[in-house]
Amino acid sequence: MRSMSEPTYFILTALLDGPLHGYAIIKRAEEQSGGRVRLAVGTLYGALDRLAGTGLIAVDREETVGGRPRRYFRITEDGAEAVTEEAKRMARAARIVFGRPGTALS
Amino acid sequence: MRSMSEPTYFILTALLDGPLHGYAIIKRAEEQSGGRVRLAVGTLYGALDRLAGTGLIAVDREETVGGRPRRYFRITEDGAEAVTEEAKRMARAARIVFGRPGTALS
DNA sequence: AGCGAATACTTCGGCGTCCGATATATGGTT
DNA sequence: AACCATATATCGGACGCCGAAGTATTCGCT
Repeated sequence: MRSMSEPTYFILTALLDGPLHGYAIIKRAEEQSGGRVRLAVGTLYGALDRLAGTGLIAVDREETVGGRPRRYFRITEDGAEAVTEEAKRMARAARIVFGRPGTALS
Repeated sequence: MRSMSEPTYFILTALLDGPLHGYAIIKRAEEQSGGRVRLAVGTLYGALDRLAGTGLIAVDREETVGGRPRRYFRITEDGAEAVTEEAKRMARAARIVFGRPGTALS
């Protein structure tokens, strides 16, 4: 598995506490990142299709609110494993910088 | 600054211990990542130009070995700052999955 | 009642980055 | 002689991100 982009990672972490619909994922990702990550809608809905296609998330249920569809997604076991692996990968990568005396500069 | 891709991040960390030429960066990135990151040449030389263009790295010196040029790159202050910020970003992101700050991670 | 903002999803085109393939060249090993 | 490692350059395809435009409803404020 390749490393995950920031948008992809935050879509998955947003779903760790339970199913959400698309727009709610945007809000949750912004919350969880301290305002840093603002998913563009084009990114979100594209990524949702892709992640559902690869089985990392799945459609939980579909509601109709005010005549319009609202799709709730949940993270799958594969998705939870993938996001955990990604978190480990990032923690390891961060240690390359933090686990050293100084840089070549200075 | 947007989040950095894995190749970009490992190119910068490879240079933290001192200047290296292109091919040596590939080897160093593979070392530092425990064999995970294998930079494709197309990725490397493209990224090198890009990073030099944005000032995160700079050409340290150029040698001629066996009639062919060998360019050594060094990380700049901006680059060192960027890679440190990126490491922090990743550590923070990992904490969303692993919980509290200061958690020991394998 | 009127209006803007927030909610909510879809689709499109452009752009940046990654990456494998290809080319070129030398030196060491089998 | 064949092959692999070293070393750099470039190209085209693919993938993912993102802003924009479109559509539609509900909520709060004036």
